[in-house]
Amino acid sequence: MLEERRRAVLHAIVEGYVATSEPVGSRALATHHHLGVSPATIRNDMAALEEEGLIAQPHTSAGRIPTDKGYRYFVDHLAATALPEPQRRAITTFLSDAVDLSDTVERSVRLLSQLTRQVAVIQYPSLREAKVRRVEIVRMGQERALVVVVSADARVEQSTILLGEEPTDDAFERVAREVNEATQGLGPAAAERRLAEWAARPQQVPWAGLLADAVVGAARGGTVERVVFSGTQNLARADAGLEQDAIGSVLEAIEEQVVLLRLLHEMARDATDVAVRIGGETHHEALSKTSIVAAGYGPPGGESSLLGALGPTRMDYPGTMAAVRAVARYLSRVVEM
Amino acid sequence: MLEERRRAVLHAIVEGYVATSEPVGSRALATHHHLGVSPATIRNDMAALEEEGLIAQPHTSAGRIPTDKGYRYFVDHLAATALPEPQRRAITTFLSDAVDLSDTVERSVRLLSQLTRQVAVIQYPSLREAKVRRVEIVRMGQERALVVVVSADARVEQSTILLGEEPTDDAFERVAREVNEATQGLGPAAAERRLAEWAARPQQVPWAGLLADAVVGAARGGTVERVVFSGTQNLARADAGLEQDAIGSVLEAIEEQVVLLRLLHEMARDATDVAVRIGGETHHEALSKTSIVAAGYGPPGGESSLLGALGPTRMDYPGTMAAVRAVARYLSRVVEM
DNA sequence: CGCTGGCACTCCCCTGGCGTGAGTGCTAAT
DNA sequence: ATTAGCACTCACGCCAGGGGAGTGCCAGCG
Repeated sequence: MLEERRRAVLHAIVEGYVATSEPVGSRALATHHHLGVSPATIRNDMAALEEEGLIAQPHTSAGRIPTDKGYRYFVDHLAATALPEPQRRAITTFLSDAVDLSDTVERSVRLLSQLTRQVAVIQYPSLREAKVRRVEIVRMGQERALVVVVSADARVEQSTILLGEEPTDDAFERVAREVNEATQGLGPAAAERRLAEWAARPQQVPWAGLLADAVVGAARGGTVERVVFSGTQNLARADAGLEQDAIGSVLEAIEEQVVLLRLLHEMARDATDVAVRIGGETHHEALSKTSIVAAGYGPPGGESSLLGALGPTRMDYPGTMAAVRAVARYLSRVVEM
Repeated sequence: MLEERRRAVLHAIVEGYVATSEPVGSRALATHHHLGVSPATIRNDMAALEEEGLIAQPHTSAGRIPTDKGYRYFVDHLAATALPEPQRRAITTFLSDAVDLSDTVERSVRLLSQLTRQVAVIQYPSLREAKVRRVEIVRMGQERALVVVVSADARVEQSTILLGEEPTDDAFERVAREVNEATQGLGPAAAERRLAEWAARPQQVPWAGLLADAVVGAARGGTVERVVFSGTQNLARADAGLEQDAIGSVLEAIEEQVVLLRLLHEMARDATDVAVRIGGETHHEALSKTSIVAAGYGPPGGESSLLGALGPTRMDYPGTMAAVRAVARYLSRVVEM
């Protein structure tokens, strides 16, 4: 009973602070959130909550604001809210006429940033194994070649290899023909075996190994972890409440995709459904004033790509989580073609 | 003589303001920039410059700052400065070990943002006509097909077409074979003729036209105008002197790539060498507090891709222009392989 | 025992007044 | 044409004071 009300108080403080971005006081809570108790009672609860480190006051005579820990408690005790119907519909209508993968991702990231009014980030679907359909090898400059692998599931992977010699046109063409013959229709494992044999032939070109790696790598799903962003301007919105230098370091962290990607991976690993990192939980100085809501997406059971929203700790968690979840679900359905 | 000194005064005001971000007064100019005249004289010149709208004072008892028009005059009367040797060397060393086009562009944009300490933007090289090397057509879902065109100059273009029917596998394969036979080794113009004939054959599949367009379009150079950014965090640097909401609208304008691209194109069109737009000259509300320094790059004579730096009007124009020019030159040399 | 009303206290924030200093425009002298 | 001098303006920093929001605590009440 008592625990119950304290939780309600915390809940109300979070919601109030998120809505107004001002510390919320006991009177405001009592009148507005009809908890049925007087300000004095709430003050007692507040003292207890502060004791536990869930809320804090910026200065002695101000209301309370949630701490990172407070947000954490709030988020953990949140019943999953559904995305409002109109927004739900927006997702399908807006995304359904995407023409291809990159268009889908592009639209999704834009949509997600609009729904959440935060920075949205989506990692391109990490690619599954697929059979090799065709390998093109194109000469580039003196000692380089472009390897293009088209896979049976309609992906195109390209990579560049350094030849280390200047092969004759004939040799070049022979290699291209042989590689195609050796791999056509094979999955990565089989292709790897065949190419290993092929590369080991006597008087083989010295770059056969590199070429084999490139082809097998492409069949395995490529290595690039491309990430796209949208909505960075939301960081600078006045009601985001971020200092100017905080904005700068967040932008920097975002451009440094590696950091963010690792973080997203971590989050997706130890969470089902939607994962949330709040403020200091990101373990990055630059992101200590921001929270991240992330989810994996991909074919059911094999969610291996990531998407998320990033914004100030003072964000609308239920709403953001609902939006992230909804977009992740939609993408999961759509991406498996 | 008089004109001469006034110009020097303007020059000094611009440099002073850019360096300190504070309005610069007559005394500071007299002592620091050894113009050999007294503050009073400088005040007279300042009054004249203000009369002409080249400088302004933020309030009655403050020093002067350049107006957009003042910066414009400054830039127009600038001898092209060379990039300092160390930075010059940085370009070659840093960019020379890029492995392929996208790596080169990626490195370039990052480097440019570091050299200028501004937001750097590079448009992917706009692609030249090339011969068709190979066309792959891959089925995707029921009524879609992925068309991949590998061109002789080592590009890979992909696009998706809507079939509007469900062709049999046989028909599909026949089409793929025929298209390859019809276009192999041909440039866009020839390929277009051959494909037109081919598409007009009796009992041709209904999507032959679309397919032909896709192939010819790819040979023509593709349609995508991809743009990459780096250094957005520079907008939020304290010494950039941009208001928070200005940062927001600039970020928005950047994400809205269309606007920026059109602007860059305009700039490149009516300028040789490096082009500069200052503040209001961008004709965009969101960019009214920022300047853009841009240059075209590409094979000599056919500079058709763009790169540039974007920052607050109070920027180091000579330095930025030198960096943009240098990177553009480097890319022009490198990209034509 | 938990809740409530009352009350004193703290401290932010706004306002207004004041002195200071930087920088100017003007005028008269060189 | 340039310069020295001088009066003037005005942002800025500082300080004090009042108002107000919000708190913590205490005593009383159901």
